[in-house]
Amino acid sequence: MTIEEKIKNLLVGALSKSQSINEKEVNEIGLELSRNSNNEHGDFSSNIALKLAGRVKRSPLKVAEEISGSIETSEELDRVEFVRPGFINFYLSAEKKHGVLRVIANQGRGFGSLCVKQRKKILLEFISANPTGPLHVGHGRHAAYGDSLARLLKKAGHEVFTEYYLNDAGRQIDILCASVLFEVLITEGAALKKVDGLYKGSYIKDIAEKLRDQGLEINEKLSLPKLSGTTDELVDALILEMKTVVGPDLFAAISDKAVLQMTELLQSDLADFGVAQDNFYSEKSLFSEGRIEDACGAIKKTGNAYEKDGALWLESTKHGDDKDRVVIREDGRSTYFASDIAYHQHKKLRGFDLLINVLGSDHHGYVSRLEAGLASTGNNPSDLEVILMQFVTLYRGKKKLQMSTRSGNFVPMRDLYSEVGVDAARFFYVSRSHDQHLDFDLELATKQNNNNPVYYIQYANARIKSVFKEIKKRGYVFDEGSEKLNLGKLGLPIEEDIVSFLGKYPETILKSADSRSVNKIANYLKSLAQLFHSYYGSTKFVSDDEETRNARLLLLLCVSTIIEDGLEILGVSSPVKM
RNA sequence: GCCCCGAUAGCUCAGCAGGAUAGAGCGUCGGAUUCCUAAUCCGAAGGUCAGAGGUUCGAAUCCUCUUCGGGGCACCA
Repeated sequence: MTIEEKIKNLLVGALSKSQSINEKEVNEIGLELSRNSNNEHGDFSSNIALKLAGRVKRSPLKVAEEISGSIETSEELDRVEFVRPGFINFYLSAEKKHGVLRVIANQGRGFGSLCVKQRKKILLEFISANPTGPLHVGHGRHAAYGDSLARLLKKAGHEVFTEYYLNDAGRQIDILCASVLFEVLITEGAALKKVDGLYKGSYIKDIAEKLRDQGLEINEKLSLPKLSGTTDELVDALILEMKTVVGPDLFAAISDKAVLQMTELLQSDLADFGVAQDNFYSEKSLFSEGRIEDACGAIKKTGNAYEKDGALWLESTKHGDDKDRVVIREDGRSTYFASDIAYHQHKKLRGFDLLINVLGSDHHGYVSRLEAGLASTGNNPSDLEVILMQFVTLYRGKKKLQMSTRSGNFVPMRDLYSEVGVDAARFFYVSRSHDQHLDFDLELATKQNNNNPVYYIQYANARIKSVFKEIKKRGYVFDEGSEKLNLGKLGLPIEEDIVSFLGKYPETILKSADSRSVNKIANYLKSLAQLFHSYYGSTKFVSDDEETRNARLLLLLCVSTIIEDGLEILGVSSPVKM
């Protein structure tokens, strides 16, 4: 039984003794017990008297007095108080309160793990950016958040599998291939006018160069026809022309190579950022493995599809969408939506309980469609949870930088973390709530180097490591496992604060995981570091008195354990020396 | 028009399954190093929690409306 449960039981016992309060009312209100972070109001407090006052038509303070008077004494509790306006505060005994330190020392990094009530098998999909350019700073936020969320959910006790959906089929890939081919032709001396709408950027040149190194040559004289129309029409005409000139087979082969190289680029950008998804799921494989047909079959079978104007439509309005959507076009080609239906159907087929998709906030209109797709293949749409990530606006000083993959005018995430460092970048990305816009000022992030909260937290841990080094140097022996440690020596207010704050770690993990709010971990660590630095400034740890020294060392050890564990969730390192 | 986010100190933001005196960093001002790492600490100043209603013993937190800002509404991906 946890101490919370124990106190709740004591409360229930006290309530049952009262004549004026009946059980039914208590059940209606619900019995809450909150843990206090400052010891001003005790370790736990209950608002039950405040809630009951109206119902029993007596003043909250009187009710609190009656209840607290009937609470049985217990060895875990030092005392119980009732206080204006009607709170009942519980003060734990010193031994009970400090006991959490022994628990942390015993469990180590396992402290706070597996706290979730219902363990789920989760497929977490994030980033899934088109392989048509390097990942930019917006994707960086998805990467940092998604990866940390995976770690957090695992810590909380879920089974998590992470995935990147690779759009390696379709028009965007044709454009990628055309862009590369265009570059090859230019290099071979073809006099071609610039075409808007093609991908630019050095990575296109890199791929072109690599293809030439591999022996690609285009000997056919290519004179592109005079093209007119919108940018899109122009690009489509160009793609068609290229397919004709080099032949569809070679075009496809070049496409595959371009995609392969782009994928390697994405993976290395991510790997160096400490992110490695368990799987890259190929959209193309949906076609080769017949999953598109399967999905179409499924939506027909469930009676959610119909034909109109030669196209196959999903009746997604039946499941909350604004309008019905095309799955198979008039010309027989499937839409992107068709791929998504098939992909999500396959996610469920692979046996996952919960599908979490981290999407950009601009995709919010797509959510109801995805749910409709899931429902139409005979799955439960509530198995899908979409997390919408708000945008990153990038600044260099006061100057706002536009981001567009097509124009090539974007800042790659690699540039960002090369500039400010992986630790700082990852921490900065996840320290804001995902549903909040993030202004990322490159100048500030670089300049902030020394003021960045991540260093503040790392420094706290490095200081602790240093204390232990000093202990060793002076020849003291500290045995963390010793049950003989006298924790009663921890009596300073700051020590009490730290101990109770450490005790909140498991519930922080749980709350943070349940609400998918990785930023809560960042905030917790900041507060913990703050408490520690304050402690450090006011207290000497390497004390001559052995009992005091060892008690404090145990406290430091616990702080270090939690900091290291929390930082790892965020994908941030814990240097022992700074 | 419809939909999704947001508005808290000069700036950047925490706090939001309602709770006791609304917090931090930066910036400003003033202090701390014979002592375990000064990437640190201690103190001061700084607030109509966008506005208006509502629910409640109690609202920054929940509900409604208003204002202002960001984003989205394809047989594109």
